Amino acid sequence: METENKKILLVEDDPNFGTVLKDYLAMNEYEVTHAKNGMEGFEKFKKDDFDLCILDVMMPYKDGFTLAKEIREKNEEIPIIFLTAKAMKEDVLKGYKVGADDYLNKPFDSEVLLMKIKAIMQRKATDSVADSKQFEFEIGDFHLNSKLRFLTFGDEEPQKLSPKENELLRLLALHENDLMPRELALTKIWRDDNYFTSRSMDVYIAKLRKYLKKDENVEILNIHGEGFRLVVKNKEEEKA
Amino acid sequence: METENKKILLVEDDPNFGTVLKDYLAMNEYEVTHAKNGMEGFEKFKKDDFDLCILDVMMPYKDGFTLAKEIREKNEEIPIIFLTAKAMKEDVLKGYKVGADDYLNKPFDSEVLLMKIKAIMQRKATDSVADSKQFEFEIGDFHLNSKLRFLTFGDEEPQKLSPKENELLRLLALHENDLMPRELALTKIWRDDNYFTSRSMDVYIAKLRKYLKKDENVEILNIHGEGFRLVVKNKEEEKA
DNA sequence: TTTCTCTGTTAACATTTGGTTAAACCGGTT
DNA sequence: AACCGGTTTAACCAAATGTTAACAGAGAAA
Repeated sequence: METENKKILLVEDDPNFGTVLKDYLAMNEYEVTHAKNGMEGFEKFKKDDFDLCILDVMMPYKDGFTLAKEIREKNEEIPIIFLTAKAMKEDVLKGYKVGADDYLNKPFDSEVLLMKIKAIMQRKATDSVADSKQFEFEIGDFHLNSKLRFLTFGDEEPQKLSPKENELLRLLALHENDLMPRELALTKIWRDDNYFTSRSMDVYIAKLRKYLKKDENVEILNIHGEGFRLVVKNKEEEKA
Repeated sequence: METENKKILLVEDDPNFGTVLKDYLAMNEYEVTHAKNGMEGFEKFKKDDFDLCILDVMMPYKDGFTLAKEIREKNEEIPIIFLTAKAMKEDVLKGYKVGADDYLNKPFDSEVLLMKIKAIMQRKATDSVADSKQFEFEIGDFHLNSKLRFLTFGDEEPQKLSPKENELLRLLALHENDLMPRELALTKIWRDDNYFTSRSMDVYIAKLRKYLKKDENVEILNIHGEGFRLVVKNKEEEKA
């Protein structure tokens, strides 16, 4: 799970070239989404979280530059590489103005593209503060640090959590006192919803219950056929 | 504050081309230092603080790649653009491995170069704001001088660190008590993230642990599948 | 009830990742 | 050529994590 593969949005109208390029990138551990034109490209861009965009310049409906501008409005960080058949200087300049990270003339060597991608990703790896996810939770007397995968009870030694334990507890915490649907955890954590993953999840629920029973006010309830619920009772709301 | 013009180190052996390029850049508000070969380039690099390097690849005495490597040892951040007459794929790849930011084939359009320079400067401007050069750290009873690559424990003789040891410890220190993702170290220090670099990194973690065990309050913990954590326990926060 | 499905738990197992040591490698010197 | 510091690769073991099986128990429905 370390370093989930980087996601690339490839927008290229030539179906042959596009497919070949997609396959090549896929072979190199990138997860590629291929859109056939600018419109489709923008739709897909909005629907997912990409690490890099590769845009053909000349495309029907919406050219690469226009698309790039729209993408930049949504995300001013994401690296963009332009592909173009003609080596027109104006285009290159225009590309850089729109905030291109690099520029390649077709035909180009695929290895070169690969290196460029690597170089760019590396550059971005530095700053990218990443998504402002929520990583810390108070659960009764517990404190969950989801980034370090620690569950701390009072002032005791932190309990280490495995990635799955951690993700699962985090999901439950995000839905504290509410239903956390089975299916949600399965698709988000196990990325698959079937008999076995479901059983596996139950195993993890058991593990979490074991950790959580230190605080009697915290428990994970099952909602038959639906999912689970992380309940936190407040001891006595307040006493005068 | 930032009123001074950006400084560029231009290393190019062709006197005509070099001079023309220098003048052109100068006209565009850059302060250019022109060196005629790799040796001279490195000397000038050491003597001044540049914002960007433009290196010809083919040069007498010391070619652009070798020079780039030396420059990278001194400064892993500074943007480097290579110029080359021949468009050999191997060269391009080599360039990116050495940490090139961009690559231009001669003859090229000077405006394009200008845009590339702008684009790169912009990247760097937004990029490493947080990554402000910090070279000294207190780690428990240790003092790390990352510039001199010394690790000093109390008043003992300083322990010399190799470049990799040093970089790795520095990265850990920058993230003290927090997660330092594997991937970060691999891309920043090893410039590649694969099985072997990863194993290599583990070897270095082992070396660092050996150095650090002089202070029992300092340790490097692993977060399985994520990375490492440099933990510094404070002996007794306070005693009444 | 009976029966079926869903859940809880434990333990065995398989797989992946990390720790450590030693040997190989490499570019630069002696 | 032998050496040297630094780094990488190999090899082996240990620890961490995840999956599956097996079975007991609960819940729902007939």
